[in-house]
Amino acid sequence: MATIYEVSKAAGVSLATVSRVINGNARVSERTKEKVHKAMDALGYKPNAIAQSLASNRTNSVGLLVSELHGSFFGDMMSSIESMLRDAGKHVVITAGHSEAEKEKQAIEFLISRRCDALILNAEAVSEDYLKSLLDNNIEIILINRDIESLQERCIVLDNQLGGYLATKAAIEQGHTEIAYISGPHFKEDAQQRLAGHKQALKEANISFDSDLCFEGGYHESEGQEGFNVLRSANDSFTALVCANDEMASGAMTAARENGLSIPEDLSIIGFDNVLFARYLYPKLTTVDNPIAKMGEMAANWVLSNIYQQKINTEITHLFKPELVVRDSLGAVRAG
Amino acid sequence: MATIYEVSKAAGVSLATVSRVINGNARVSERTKEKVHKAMDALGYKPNAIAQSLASNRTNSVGLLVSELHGSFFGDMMSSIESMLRDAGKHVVITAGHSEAEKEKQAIEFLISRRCDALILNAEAVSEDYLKSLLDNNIEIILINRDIESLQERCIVLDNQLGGYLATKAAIEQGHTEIAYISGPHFKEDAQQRLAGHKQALKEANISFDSDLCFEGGYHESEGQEGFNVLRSANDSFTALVCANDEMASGAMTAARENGLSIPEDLSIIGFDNVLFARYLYPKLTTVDNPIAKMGEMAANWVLSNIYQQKINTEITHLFKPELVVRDSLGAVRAG
DNA sequence: TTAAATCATGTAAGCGCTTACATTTATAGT
DNA sequence: ACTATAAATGTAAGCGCTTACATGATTTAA
Repeated sequence: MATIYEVSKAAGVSLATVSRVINGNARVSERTKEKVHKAMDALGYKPNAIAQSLASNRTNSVGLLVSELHGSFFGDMMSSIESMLRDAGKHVVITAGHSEAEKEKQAIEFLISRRCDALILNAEAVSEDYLKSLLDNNIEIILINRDIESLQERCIVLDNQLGGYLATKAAIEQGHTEIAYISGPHFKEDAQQRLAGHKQALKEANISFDSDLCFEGGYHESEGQEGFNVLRSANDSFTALVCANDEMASGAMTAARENGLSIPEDLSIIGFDNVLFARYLYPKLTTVDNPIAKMGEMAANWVLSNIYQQKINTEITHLFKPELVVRDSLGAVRAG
Repeated sequence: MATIYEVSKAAGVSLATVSRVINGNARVSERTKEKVHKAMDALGYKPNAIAQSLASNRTNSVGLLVSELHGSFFGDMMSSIESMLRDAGKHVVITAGHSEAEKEKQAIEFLISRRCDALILNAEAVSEDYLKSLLDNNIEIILINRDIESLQERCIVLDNQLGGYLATKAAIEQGHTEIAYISGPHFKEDAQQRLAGHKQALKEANISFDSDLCFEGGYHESEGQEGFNVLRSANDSFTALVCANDEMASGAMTAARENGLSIPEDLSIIGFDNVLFARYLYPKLTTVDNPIAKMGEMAANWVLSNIYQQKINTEITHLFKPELVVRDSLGAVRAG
C-alpha cells in the first residue's frame, strides 16, 4: 500500500505538500495540486487513517454504545446515527453493553482506547459517578435515554412518564376502568417512569392503582405472556392491558389469544416504543411512538456541532415527547 | 492521558519493557512486571490503540459491511459477530451499504482506510471483479451470503435453493397444488435461488410453474401486500402462498386478512428467514430458518483462525443448510 | 525599482507505540 | 572461578502521517 512518501516522490513535491492537498486545508497551487492527484491515482494511494489519527490527534470516529446490536429498537438508533455521521465523513464504532455494568464499562474503555473523538452512550447499567468520571478525564460523551441532573446538556431523553400517561389515558378514554399493566424491570429508569405515567393517568381518572393489576417483566416477549397469565389468574376482569414495551405487548397478545380472548373485543392491548414489527402484529398494535431514530440523529448532531465544530441546522432538543399511535389493538370497552 | 513514556519513567524502566508487559509477549521478570503495573494503575494509563496499530501494523479491528443496520436479519448477524470477536479482544467497525454498489464501495474503502485487519462483507451490489480486486490488493475478505466460484474458501453461504425447495415442498405435502410465490428482487442472487428451489419442488410434484402465480417483490413488507393483491386479482384459486422472506409474508398475511381470508384455513402462508418477529405474527409463521447468526459466527471464526492465527474449535463450514420451521400459518389444503 | 506583504513549498520534529538488535545480568556447567 | 548460555532489559529506528516554522518565489504599493 502506497504511502504519502511515495506519492511525494512521484509528484516531485514534499511530504507536506501532499498532506496539504489531502486535507485541503492550506493553499496549494493548482498546478501542483494536479500533479499530486495524478500521482495518487497512479499509485492507488489511500491515506492511512491510523497514521492520520496519530499525527492529528483526531480519529474522526465516534463510539456508540448500545445495549444490544439486534432488536429493532437499537437498530433504528444505530441506523440513524451511522448515516448522519457517515455523511459528515465520520465513522461509528459500535459496541454492545448487554445492560450489564461490567460489560458497559469494558465497552466504553475499549472505545476510549480507540481514541474516539466522542462517545454516544445508551448506558443502562453503569453508574452516574462513572459517567461523570469520564467527563473528568476529558472524554466527550453524550447520553441517550439517561437523565442525569448535572449533565443536562449531555442528555437526550424521552419523556417516558408522558408516554406511560398517554397509553393509559387512551385506554381510559375508551371507557376502560380496569386496566392492567406489565412493567419493565424496575431497576431501569425508563420502566419506572412509564409506570409513573400509568399511575398518573389512573389517578387523574380517580381509578385507584391495584398492585394485583401490575406485573414486572424484563422487556422480553416471554414476560408478556407470563405477565398476562399471572395477571389473569389474579384478576380476570380487566379489559385493557398496557405494556411497557411492544415485545411484551406481543407476548401478551399471544397469551390472551391462547386463552380464547379476542383483541380488542375482549381485551385491549397497548404497547410502547412503536418498533417496526408493531404494525406486523395482528391486530396492529396501538402503541406509543418512541422517536429513537430522531433522538439518535440529535445525538449525532450534538457531536457534529460540539466536537467537530460543524454548523448544524437544528436546535439541540434534549427532551423528546412521545405520541400515541392509534392502531387496532385498543377498542372501546364493551357495554355491560 | 498518560503515555507509555510516563509509565516507563514512573516505573524506572525503559519504554520497551513497559511495552513488553502491556503485550505480554516477551519475558519480563515478576518484579519489574509488578512495578510497571503499579505505575500504570497510578497513572490510569490506557494504551493508545491508534499508536499501537501504527507501530504494529495490526489494528485488531475487523470491518463489517451489512446492508442495513436495522432489521432483525442483520441485527442477528452483527450481534453474533461482535460478541465472538469481542471475546477475542478484537473489535468490529460496522458500516452499511444499503444494497447500492456505490455506497458499498465507499463503505469498503472506508474500512480499508481504517486498516482493518480483515473485512467481513455482506456485499449485495458490488461486482465480483471488484471483490477480487480487493484480494489482489491484499485485503483480507470473507463474504457472507455471496457465492463466488473462484473464492469458495472465502464464502459463507446459505443453500437458498434448498430453502425455497423446502418451503414449497412443505406446502405440497399438505396437499396444496395451487401455490403462489412472492419472490425477492431478481437482481439478488439469493432471490433467484429461492425461486429456483420453489420451481424445483413444483417440478418434482409435476406441478407446472405458472408465471401468473409469481410476483417479484423487493423483500419489503409492503410488497407482500401488493404481491398478494396482484396475485389474487390474476388468480383467486391458489391455496398456498410462499414468500421469499418473512417481511413479505407478513405483508401478505395482512392483505389476505383484509380480503377476508383466514389463515391457514383459506390460505396457507410460508415465509423465509425466520426472523425474530416471525413468531410474534398471528398466526405464527411457518418459515424456513436462515441460520444467519451461525453464519456470522462462522465468518468470525474464519477471521480468528486465518487472520489472527487463533486455534478455533470448529471446522469452517462454507455451505449452510436451512431447515423448515413448522408453526401455524401452513395448514392442510381444504377438502373440496 | 525596492521593501513589505503574500503565497507556495520545504524541512524536520513529533504523535505513542513496537521491535530488531545490542547490552547487561543471572544461571549453569565444568 | 570462568566461560558458555540463557534471561532480562535497554537503545533507537521506524510506522505514515500532520504541522510549526523556515525559506524561497511572487505580487503589491509607493
